[in-house]
Amino acid sequence: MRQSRHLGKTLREVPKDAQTAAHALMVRGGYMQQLSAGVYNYLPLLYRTLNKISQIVREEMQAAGSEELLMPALQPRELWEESGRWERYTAVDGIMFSFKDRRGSVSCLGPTHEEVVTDILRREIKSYKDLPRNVFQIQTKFRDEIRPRFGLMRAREFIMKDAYSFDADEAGLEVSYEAMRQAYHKICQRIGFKYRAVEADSGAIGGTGSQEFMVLADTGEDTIIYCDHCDYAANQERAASRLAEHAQDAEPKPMEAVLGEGLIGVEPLAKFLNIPVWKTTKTLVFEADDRVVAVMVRGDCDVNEIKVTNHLGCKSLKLASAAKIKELTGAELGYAGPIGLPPSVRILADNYVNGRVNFECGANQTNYHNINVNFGRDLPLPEFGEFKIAKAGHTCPKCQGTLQSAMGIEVGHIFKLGTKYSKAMACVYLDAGGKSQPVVMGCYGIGVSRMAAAFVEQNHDDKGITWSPEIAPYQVHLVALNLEDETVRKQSEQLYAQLQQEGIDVLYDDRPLRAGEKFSDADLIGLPTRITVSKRTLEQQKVELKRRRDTAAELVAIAEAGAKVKELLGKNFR
RNA sequence: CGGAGCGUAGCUCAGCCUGGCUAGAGCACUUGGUUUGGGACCAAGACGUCGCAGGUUCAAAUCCUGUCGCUCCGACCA
Repeated sequence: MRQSRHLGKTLREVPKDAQTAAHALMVRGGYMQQLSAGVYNYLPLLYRTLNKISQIVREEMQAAGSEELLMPALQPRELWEESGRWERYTAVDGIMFSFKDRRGSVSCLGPTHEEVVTDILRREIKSYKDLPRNVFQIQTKFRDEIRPRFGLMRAREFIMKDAYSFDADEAGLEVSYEAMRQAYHKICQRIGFKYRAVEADSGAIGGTGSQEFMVLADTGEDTIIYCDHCDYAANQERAASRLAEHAQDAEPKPMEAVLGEGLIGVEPLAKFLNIPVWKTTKTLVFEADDRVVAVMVRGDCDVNEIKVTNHLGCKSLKLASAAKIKELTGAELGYAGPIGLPPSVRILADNYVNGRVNFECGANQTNYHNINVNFGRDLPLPEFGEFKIAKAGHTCPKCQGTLQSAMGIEVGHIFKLGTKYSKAMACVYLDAGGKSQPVVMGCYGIGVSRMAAAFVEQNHDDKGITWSPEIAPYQVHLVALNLEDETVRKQSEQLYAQLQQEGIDVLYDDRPLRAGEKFSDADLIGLPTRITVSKRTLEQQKVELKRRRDTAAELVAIAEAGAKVKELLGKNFR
């Protein structure tokens, strides 16, 4: 492509609404423009990259036995009611766009396609002989994000690849899931991500097991917990951990309520009471759907709301308001405890709350804290479970290693759905014994547009983007200087044609600008290699070849330029 | 959902508090000239319903009300 005809000018100024490096660079480089909050125009450069990512995804999905199709973005309400997700997606979480058409029927713009694909397959599948099936699509999805941010990272309209597998039984699902998992690793590797696959919570989609593919970046919105010793890695939402055990008092002491005025927070409280922080207890009061739940964790821990939500099986979970807490406990915020709560309040406690002798907890009376509390004597045993947030420094749940944390961008997510949708929507088949069985499903998503943003986040320097050849919009930036010189122009044009003939994607900067501007634009756009043609290089019958990620350049003969480029792109580029 | 901020040229912003005459700067753009391997210089020029609507006033970019749009912060404290 000739840059003189290229749509997508570079900007010198950083757009004011760009919060991350990737967002700023993609806007400055002429890759995208914002149309409205969380909605973007994908300009030619970005569209090329999106297509390259899509193509890699497509190839690996097909190699893994998945078949491509395309489903509608516009979906009828009825299907979502059938699966039971309509209310949650529209009213409870409100993340789905929905509207009434002129005939009065209600439609939505799909954030995902489990319902539609299940509907397709239930018409298709009659017998175990019709299984397994695996289909995917690359399509625009919609999410009514309350707060879109970071450009393509959290947009309201975005491009996604989603695949769905259909098997006769769990064993079949395992095979399908594993094939997809391998395909996802290949995709991440081909694109050139520094990433990590982690155990994940399956959230609103539902199901029994899932993994996320996380691109490591400080601007990521997810926290990853991983072991420094074994291969354990999980999203913090899901991660388990073990805590160091402490020596306990030999004898229980009498419980007493201690006046500790204005002591909010466990650190000052522990100091005031002269006890270690691990002896304190945080009791958080939540409203779970229409019930009230108190959750206890050790003072040096925090509550993992996802774990609590999953344990309760509730639709929504939120911290109770100060007023509600006062009504329930009789105390101001900060003094809630498990003793003396109304019987309607269900009490959960993290496993590590147990096993302590003479611990502290709130007294349900403003400014008072109970000390020397002991289960069994002062209160009945609550419902125990894993309810704390795993953090760096905790012990690995699988080995003796220490957990670490890192920030990540979720670019892929694979789920074992099981029979949640097939049962709800009667997607069934007859097995060999003539018995009706629900199909066992899996679903597998990749954020294509988010991958582009994540890649830039992970691959840039102070001058611009540093694409890998796999997904760069073009492979070579052919920069012609001194275009007023007839020889330079002629040679550049020839080289442009020659490179294209050799099958290389070329962006040809044929604009009559000064060298500085052209080099700066080239660095900003960030194509993996740059060829400079100028009077100076042509004096030696050569052109200059440089990799974007290197500082050094070399002079190569014009005829060999294409071969040299291929050589550079081909090996150890990263 | 709660809190905050912004909206003036294509972009980044000044002007607003303390109302006043043709509304400004830098970058980008057009023309001419000089320059020409890391965002040059000189000269001349084009570009605005000051988000929108209403109000106050002799007078509104500026004050008030409403509205739309965009952005940020918080969603974690017992």
